Formats: sequence, structure tokens, C-alpha cells
Amino acid sequence: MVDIQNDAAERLHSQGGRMTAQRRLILSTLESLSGHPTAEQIYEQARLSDPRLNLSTVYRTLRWLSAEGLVSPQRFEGQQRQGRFDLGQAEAHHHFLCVSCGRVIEFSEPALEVIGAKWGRRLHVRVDGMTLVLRGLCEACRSAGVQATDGGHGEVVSTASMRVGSV
Amino acid sequence: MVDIQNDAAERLHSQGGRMTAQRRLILSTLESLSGHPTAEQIYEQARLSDPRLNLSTVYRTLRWLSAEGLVSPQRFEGQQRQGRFDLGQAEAHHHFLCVSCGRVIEFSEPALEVIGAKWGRRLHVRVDGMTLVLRGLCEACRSAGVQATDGGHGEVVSTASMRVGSV
DNA sequence: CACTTATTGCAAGTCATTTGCAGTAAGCAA
DNA sequence: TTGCTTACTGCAAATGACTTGCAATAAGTG
Repeated sequence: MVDIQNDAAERLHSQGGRMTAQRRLILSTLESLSGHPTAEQIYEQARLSDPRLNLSTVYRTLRWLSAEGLVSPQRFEGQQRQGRFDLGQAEAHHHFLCVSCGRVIEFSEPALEVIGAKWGRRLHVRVDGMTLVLRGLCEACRSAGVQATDGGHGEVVSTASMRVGSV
Repeated sequence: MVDIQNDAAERLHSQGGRMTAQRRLILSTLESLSGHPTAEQIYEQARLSDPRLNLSTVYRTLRWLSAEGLVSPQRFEGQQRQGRFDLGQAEAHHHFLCVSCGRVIEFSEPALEVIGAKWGRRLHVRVDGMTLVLRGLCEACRSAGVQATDGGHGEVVSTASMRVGSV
């Protein structure tokens, strides 16, 4: 459960899959990259270790990992077309997205469980998961004098990220 | 403010734009479609009134409307690549997404303002907006015996939607 | 009713992601 | 260790969702 490499290997095994060098590489790259990298970023990083790795292999692996629930794919609105991937359950955390630089900060908010459950009852639906996305300007962009300009759906100029624990 | 047609016309005017038949058609189609239609769905619906309408015009108009803050674009994760559009501010409401049929139910939850403000302070960022997406099974899919199967990121089989007021 | 130029339709182009296919290599069996 | 089966990979071509260039239209102005 804690070691993704082993977890993935076991899951593969149990469904007649094979643990290949590429999958191992993608997994460890995913572990080494903090933040929410895109498939392309994972590819470029992994390529440093093995230049023969192919982008479609990255996509295929990411897709399998998502289906297994080992990584959670995210799609933020705005100019960014690329999906982002992150180790762990989608439910485990929420995000702040800087509309100027694309930086993502994670946080967890237990109070949302209560809100989700409440709306599940009110709407007569079964709520299996939830994601809260906060949008705005990070400290760096704010002090750099950036202003949000487009009604809340910002153009991302560059990308960076950091991870912040639950408070 | 209340009449989108007029609001849009005024905004266009003030920036040297022109109110065309196409834009009027797209606007009224947007008003007639409840839920969160995709560009394609808006296009198909509008085409019923004027078959000569072009898809790129729909995209262009939707992009302008988004920039003006008159419609809010949404992107839900999962198999859906297409963006969805909705009249009104992104901030005004949140969504429940049925991972089985794609149905979207809106709701508003004032408590989230407080949570957003709290994290703005804690993370030292300026929060301009937020979106909460609840994922799960709607009543219809649940009673139809559908089970979520893929770790929370469902494949959408068909699309439908309804709107629910604030409670 | 001219006339300027924003806007449209159409076709071609992007970009992110997927897929068909033939060659490669896990993992099991002998 | 060697074979063997077939899952997996790399590569190239395809797809889906938009976006863009351009010449033809048509708002809104004088």
C-alpha cells in the first residue's frame, strides 16, 4: 500500500500483467516529481534515465495507473489542455491553482466530507469522491504584480508546483 | 445583468464589437439548454434553427463569453475531454457529476466561501474563485444497478443534466 | 446608401492523447 | 538455461477537440 512499486507489481501480477523496466521507470519518476506533472513532464524526466522510453508508453501506463486508482488524473480549466497526474487517491487532497503561473498547492480539508455527505442526502445521490479547486494568485505572482484578468480562468504562463501538508 | 442578450450586446458595443445573428442564436440556445452542454451540443441545438451556423463560430463565441465572464467553462476529469459551458459565474455554484451517465446537478454551498478564505490565509495566496465537484452515482444510475468501477473516474456512457436550486 | 472592418464559413492546422502493428521481452515451463 | 507464449513497447498514423488563416459577408456608422 505504501510502496507504489510493489503495489503496482502485485496488481499487475494478479491480472496477468508484467512489470517492465518502463513501468518501473515511470513509477519512480512519478515518485520523484513533486507537484502535478503532465504526461509530457513525466516523459521528459524519465527520458533522462532511459532515452528510449516512448511517450505513448507513458500515456498507457498512466492510464492503467489511473484505472487502478494508484494515480489521480486532474484537469484544471483555463488554457491548460494537458491533464496532470499525481500519486495517490483523488479523494486524499484538494488543490489551489495559481491562474498566473500554474503552480499547484495541495491541501486537505476534512470538513468537505461533511459537506459532500450532506449534498449526497439532499440530492439523493451516492457521493464517491470530491475535488475542490481554489483558483487565484500565489504569493510569488501576487508580489510580482500579476493581476487576474479574465474572469477567473487564467492563462498559465509557466509551470511550477509545491506540496503542502494538511493543517 | 439579468438579460444575457442585452448584457452581451452592450459589452460588444462598448468594445467595438457587433451583435450578429449567430451570436444571438448561440446565446439563446445557451439559455434554452439547461445543464452544462458541450460546444458540440450547443452547436447541434443551434443548428436546428440555422443549419448554416459553423462550429468554429460557436467556439469563438463561447471563448469570448468566457473571457467576459458571462459563461463559465467547466472541465470534469475522467474520460470526458470536452469542456462544458454554463451561463453565469463559475463562483455561483458547484456540481455533482454522475460518473455513469454524465448527468450534472448544480448546487450552491455558502460554507465553501469560508473554507476558501481560510485556505487563502493559510497558504498565503489570493483566492479568486473555487469549484467543488462531487462525483458518484445519481439516483437513476444507482437504481439501474450501475456500479462505479474505476477508482472514481468514471466513463460517461451518455449525457443528461438537470438543475437544482440552492437549499 | 456607401463603406469600413468585425465576423463568419470553410479548410487546414495544432495539440494532447490514442491506436494499429510488428518486433521485443517478461515470466512460466521444461 | 533455453523455449515459448503473449503482454508490452516503439513507431507512425489516427483521432478528438479545438484553433486559425483567409477570402467572402454583413453589422453599424457617416
